[in-house]
Amino acid sequence: MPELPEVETTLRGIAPHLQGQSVSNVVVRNASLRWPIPSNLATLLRGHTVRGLQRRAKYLLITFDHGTLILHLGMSGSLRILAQDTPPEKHDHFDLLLATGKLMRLRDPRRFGAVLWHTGEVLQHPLLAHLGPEPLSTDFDARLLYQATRTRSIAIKLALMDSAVVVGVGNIYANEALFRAGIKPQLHANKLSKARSETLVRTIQEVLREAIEKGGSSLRDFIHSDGSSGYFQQHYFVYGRTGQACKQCGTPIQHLTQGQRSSFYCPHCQR
DNA sequence: AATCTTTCCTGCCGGC
DNA sequence: TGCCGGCAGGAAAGAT
Repeated sequence: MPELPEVETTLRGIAPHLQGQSVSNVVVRNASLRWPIPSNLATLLRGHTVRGLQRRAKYLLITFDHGTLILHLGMSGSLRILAQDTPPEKHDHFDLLLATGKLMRLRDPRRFGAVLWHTGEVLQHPLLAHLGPEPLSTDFDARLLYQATRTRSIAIKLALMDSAVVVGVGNIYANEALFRAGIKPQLHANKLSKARSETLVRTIQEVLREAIEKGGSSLRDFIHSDGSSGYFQQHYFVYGRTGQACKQCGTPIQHLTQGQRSSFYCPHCQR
């Protein structure tokens, strides 16, 4: 799925096309995403102007005078800006048509994404209200990570992927950040020292910043907002490298399953 | 045909 | 007993 860097890249890709523009229509071809797309969106949005766009966790927020459109790309979603005469393909479920003659199209083969409408303060929406801090904000620091893990006996990797602790750290970047911090993914979260909290916050921010700089990685489903292929392999230290030599010490990278997800680590470099 | 992918939700558990 | 936080497991759809 698109991780935070891909969502951030998508935001930067669509924002110039939507900011300040008027919606001429909405087309819903298949409303059954994770939750149903509201059936009255066309009526709600026609003639209204996009006032702003932002990202919170992996949610994209498109704000109008009278409410906010909340989008999530799920595991396989992508947004593209296209001409309005572009024929839709099989998994193109949602179009936001603009007075400029362009449209923003949501493609989501696995339909775990979401298109929702919220009136009032968008950050109070139930999906957003209880999220932890943004990983790249100053709110996310060693003190917070240390505090948040004190009562948690789960593995540190699972804690990093818990959106109540910090948002936007998905499977790839959790694995990579733990490698760079020299911390094994199985470490009980409440055993994380203050010193290691410092290191881990730094490596999380490092891997996310690098990925955003590279234009968002890398998952095979990701497509840039202009429609170009987004799949180019990033340089991973551990993710997907089971059995291959650790790039730091040569020890074979190990695989394990945590919370029904794949973890990868170097048993020599990570303790 | 089992596996992989993310996140929310349900239900269980132990502690108080 | 009831509430709470913490946690495991399940579910959604499609590609491979």
